[in-house]
Amino acid sequence: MIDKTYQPSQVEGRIYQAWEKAGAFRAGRPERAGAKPYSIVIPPPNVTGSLHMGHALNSTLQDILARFERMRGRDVLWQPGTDHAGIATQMVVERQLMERQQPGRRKMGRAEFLKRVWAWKEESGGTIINQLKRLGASCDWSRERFTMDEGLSRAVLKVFVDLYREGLIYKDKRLVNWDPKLLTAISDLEVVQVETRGHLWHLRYPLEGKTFDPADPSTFIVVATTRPETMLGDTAVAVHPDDERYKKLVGQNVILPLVGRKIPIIADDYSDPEKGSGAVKITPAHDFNDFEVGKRHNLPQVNVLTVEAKITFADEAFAGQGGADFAETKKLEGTDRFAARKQIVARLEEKSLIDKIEPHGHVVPHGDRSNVVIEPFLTDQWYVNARELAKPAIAAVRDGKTTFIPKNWETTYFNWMENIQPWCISRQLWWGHQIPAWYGPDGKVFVALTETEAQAAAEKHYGKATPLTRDEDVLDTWFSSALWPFSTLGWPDRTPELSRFYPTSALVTGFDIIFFWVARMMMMGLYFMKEVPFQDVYIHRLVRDASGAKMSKSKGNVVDPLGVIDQYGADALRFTLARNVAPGHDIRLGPPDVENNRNFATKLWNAARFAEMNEAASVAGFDPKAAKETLNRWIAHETAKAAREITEAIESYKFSEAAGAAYRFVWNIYCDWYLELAKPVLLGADGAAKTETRAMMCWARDEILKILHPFMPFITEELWGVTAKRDALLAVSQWPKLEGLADDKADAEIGWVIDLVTAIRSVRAEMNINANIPLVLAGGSAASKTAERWAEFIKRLARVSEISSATSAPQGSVQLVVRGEVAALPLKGVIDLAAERARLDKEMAKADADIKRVDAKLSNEKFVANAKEEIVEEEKEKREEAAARKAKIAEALERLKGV
RNA sequence: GGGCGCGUAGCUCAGCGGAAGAGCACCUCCUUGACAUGGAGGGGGUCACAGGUUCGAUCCCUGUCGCGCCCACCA
Repeated sequence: MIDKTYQPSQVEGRIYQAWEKAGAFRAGRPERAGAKPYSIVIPPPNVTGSLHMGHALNSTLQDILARFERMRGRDVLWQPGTDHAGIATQMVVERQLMERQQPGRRKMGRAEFLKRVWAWKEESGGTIINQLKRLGASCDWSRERFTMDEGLSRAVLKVFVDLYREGLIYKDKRLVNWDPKLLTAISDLEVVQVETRGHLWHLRYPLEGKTFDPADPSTFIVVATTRPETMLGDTAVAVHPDDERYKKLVGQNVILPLVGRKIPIIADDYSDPEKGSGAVKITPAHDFNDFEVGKRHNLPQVNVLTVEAKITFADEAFAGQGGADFAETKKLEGTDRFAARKQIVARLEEKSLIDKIEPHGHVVPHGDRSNVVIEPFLTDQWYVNARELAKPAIAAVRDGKTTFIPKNWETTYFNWMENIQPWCISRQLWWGHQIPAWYGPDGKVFVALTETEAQAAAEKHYGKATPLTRDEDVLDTWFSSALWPFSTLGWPDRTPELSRFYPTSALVTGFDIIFFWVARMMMMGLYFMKEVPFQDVYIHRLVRDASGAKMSKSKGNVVDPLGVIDQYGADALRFTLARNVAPGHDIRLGPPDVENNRNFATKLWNAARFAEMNEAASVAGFDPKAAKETLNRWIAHETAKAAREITEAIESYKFSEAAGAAYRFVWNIYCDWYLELAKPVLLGADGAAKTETRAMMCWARDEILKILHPFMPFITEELWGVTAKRDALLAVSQWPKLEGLADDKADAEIGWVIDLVTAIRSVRAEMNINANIPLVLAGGSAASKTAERWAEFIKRLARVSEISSATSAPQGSVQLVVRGEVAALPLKGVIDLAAERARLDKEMAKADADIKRVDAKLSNEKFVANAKEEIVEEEKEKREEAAARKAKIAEALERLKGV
């Protein structure tokens, strides 16, 4: 017995357990040994995170693909796992320590802190996995991996060591994006540019050998800056070589105010005469462009900031610096950069060294995690030669070995890859993969898989056993994620899984991590596996709230997928996401959408109940091709059509088309027409027809459960189980392969019935007729024969009292033209003749318009000459149809006159 | 500055060379024995604007106006 209502919360858990118990999601099931493999790796969520709508969308789409291909018989691996998320996780644990007023990480030390992080990972690591299960994700959980588990860590070390040995990883001292709050370097991608309204300070730098006079511009040069505090580290002033204003100053020196250092005026193309004053201060240690200028001109790099972005004078450039001015300046030691900015500006102002201050809008780099202003900072870091690794990654996409869907993301990919910069991979954090590099007493570096190997190398190098210290830094989280498609399959070991499931079939991910993740997987996959990591990359966008706003904790508009699942069921959420996903667009998610799809689930449930109440049950071995009843042949035809449509849509990643087609088929074809038309049969006396209809009803229902299963796995599995004794779970049953069911005759006949019923209903509603009314088929004997066959159906669905035929429509009746036949409703006295005439006039006008439009085309010689033959043929048919229709309407109007 | 995309029914969006579509909302009717989380019917759009290509343009091209997003840029 099917329950009266479907209650997702009471079903979903049980169903998921059944899948797991049956091992339905396991890759490499023996019976599929000969099957083609299909694999997807999940974008690993943060291990200590929880499921948000983005995950829900991402996972739903992957699950649709995984379940679809599984049902199509492929050996499916949906590889799950989680990411250690270096900075994010470390920040969470540090915040916890603070909240609990426990000692900070530095105080407790690395080992103890890491113990805490692992404890937190153990505690919360299962959350998101369970949440993915609640969504219905059919991952092979037996293969779950974690980026810091033993195997993956081994892969990370090997990749680092191999790339180092090939010269593709190297250590370099250059400017990095330094986060003064998190006290670590970060990569370019982790920097966000924030529009800021600031100021442009124009500073006067006195020329050497002249007495500074604020009233005499020949005694100084003006430089403009947005960061006055960096002036302490200036080592030159640059002007454009062609700038006539400054040409004669090149080669002279200025005396750096507040410091007293003598610095040269140099000529460099970098200086833009249009910007600021045309002369620019050069601070190689604190600006990326200046760093390059400094290298070209061999300028010293004077650092004036500590790692915490406080002023420091530790740089040797300040060592010999004397003078009262500098003595005063030295008091800034330890002052925060922004406080120092104010003080420096005030002092310059006192000395008339500020030329002017302009308001200035510009973008300022911020750390994406810390949200503080990033400082370009001169440090030793590890880099990956991304330019080199990008080459094959670019070629692979160009050659179509990997395809993006939608295709235009490839442009974005190329743009970035072709301008890729060295990837800074070292982080001054503790949570992550510690870099396998050891240093000798003289700073000599030994990179090796293990400390023992490093020791051995050191001994060889120094000629004796030498103590080494390990590099303290860890690797960027994305370094390990970049290996995900092969590290999860057991690499560097040559596992059977690796050869079977790599390259993976599809990757489904958000556009926001194309650079962070997709590009880097391409680089690493191609380098280490010599093959692309995935064939297709399906890129989706954001899930927004109902009003189109980005969901964010601070705005408080975050819709929790678990809450939606609790309220409406996982299927409703999944179906909503699938129906609304459109390539190139964000999704708006509002409660009405989810409700609508919950209603759809209810509809499906009740359709199944209907069959059960009519004693219909699946018939083993039932062959839809053998059906005799037109109605049944029709629904078989429609089912095959829908299945084909849905199959093709999923194959081409058109999720919303697939879901939409399923929705329309189930609701508007199967429920609205087939079940309604079946009612008279089920209540009738024809035993054979009844038997066949019952069987067909359940056959079609079973096909429906299959085609809906990738989208709505829970309710379909539940109905599958509850409607019949089955050999296997729906999740591992066979996807419909329906051939030989097309039936144009049945299609035409049922189409006529549907049109007739619809036309009658329309008239009834328009004319407000509640009572059952008679129907007269006029003219065509074919029509009356068809009507005779379908009399009961028409009577029931259109609420017709009796059906008769006549040579022409009775006087004063409403006359409908249905596919060229006239159907009359003798309603003399009931209807308003004027209204009926008006209705017919309107129809007539439409027919005339149709004819006119087609005639315009057909009488156009160029159209007939240029248009495709079948188009011209179509137009001619339209012409005929419209003309015939017009004639019938004209007759109808004529008959009306006689009343 | 470079790139990508979007402007179609009140709202959210499909369609993207041959007669304008869906869901929601709205209006009317219906407690008919699967379902009121339902059924039936209906109103509503010069497909942003201006040119062009074409026998034919919502769909292709160019421009304009709006609106997003990504990358680069701390003078």
